[in-house]
Amino acid sequence: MPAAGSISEKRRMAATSNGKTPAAFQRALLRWYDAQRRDLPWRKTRDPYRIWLSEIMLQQTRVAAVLEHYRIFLERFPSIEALASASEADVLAAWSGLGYYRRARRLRQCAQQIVEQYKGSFPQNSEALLPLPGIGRYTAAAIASIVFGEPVAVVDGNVERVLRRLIGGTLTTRQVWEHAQAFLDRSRPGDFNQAMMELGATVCVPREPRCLACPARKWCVTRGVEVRRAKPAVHQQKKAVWCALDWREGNGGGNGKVRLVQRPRKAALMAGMWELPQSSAPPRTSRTAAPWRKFRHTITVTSYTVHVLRNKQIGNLLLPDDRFAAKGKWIGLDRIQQLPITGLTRKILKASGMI
DNA sequence: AACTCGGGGTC
DNA sequence: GACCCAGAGTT
Repeated sequence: MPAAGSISEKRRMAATSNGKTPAAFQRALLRWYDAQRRDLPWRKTRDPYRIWLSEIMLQQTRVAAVLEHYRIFLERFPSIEALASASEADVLAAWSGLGYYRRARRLRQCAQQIVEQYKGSFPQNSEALLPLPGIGRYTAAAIASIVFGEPVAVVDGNVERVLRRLIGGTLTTRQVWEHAQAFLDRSRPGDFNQAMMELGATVCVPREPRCLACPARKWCVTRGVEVRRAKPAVHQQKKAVWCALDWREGNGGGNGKVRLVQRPRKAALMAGMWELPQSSAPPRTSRTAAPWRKFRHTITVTSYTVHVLRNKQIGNLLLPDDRFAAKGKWIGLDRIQQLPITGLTRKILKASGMI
């Protein structure tokens, strides 16, 4: 029997409280959230379309990266019908720069399904949302709680960290979800869920959590020490790539052109998206001439060194990779915003001042 | 529960 | 380079 005040005793009190919901904790958290929450565009609406879009964009993506895309995307596709009837290329173009492009394809598929099967109105509970493309356990619960007030808890990276610190000990993923549901304030589930995520994003941050500013410190067992399981080490690969930045001046009006190639529509990665002609081996010219610029580009576990060659460095040489040769299309710079381009292409075109 | 997917940051 | 981010889908 552990002594009163010991870790395990506190944990039992804080986490289970004899099966009762910890009302004082809920009050403290919601009071903090009401006063401190960030002013984000998707917190000004309960339109399921807008909430859904924000949740998909925010998957594995930081708030700061989403804000601008969210605004532009809604201008371009103001309703679920507009999104459902758009081409995949148009949707990918609006998504360009956010990464994980599969999300954008599933987003469009999901819109089409909701328009066709549900006459354009979202299913109103998490269970019915779950089968839709791109909607998993987290997103189904987020939409259902925020839009429809369903008392179902979410667990994202933030909530998981908050709960592991709050409760201490080692928890399985399943136990984390169970605790999240037990803590949930059933009268304000959407706000409570967002409050937990907000706490993780702004106070209970991964490194150096701001425990003195935390509304949950009274109930927290570890006081900021995260208990986590070791993740399997993924060894990063290094690769080199050569890109052709082949461009022509416009006739005074600034409407220049750049040569782009489209990735195969059935490619495993970034299918159908446009990019600069590239090769995995250096063309002959680059052995004598330095590239115009070098970039580093990391895609999850592969770190690329990107050598960018310009016009005269490219020439008509026989090059090791087909995609590098004089293929592709000349794309007007004013059209690029409407084209699904890869993140690396966007990065290079930006650095060159073309977009 | 453990992988795969394969973008973009920050520290 | 390590680590993280309002995960989803598959095995």
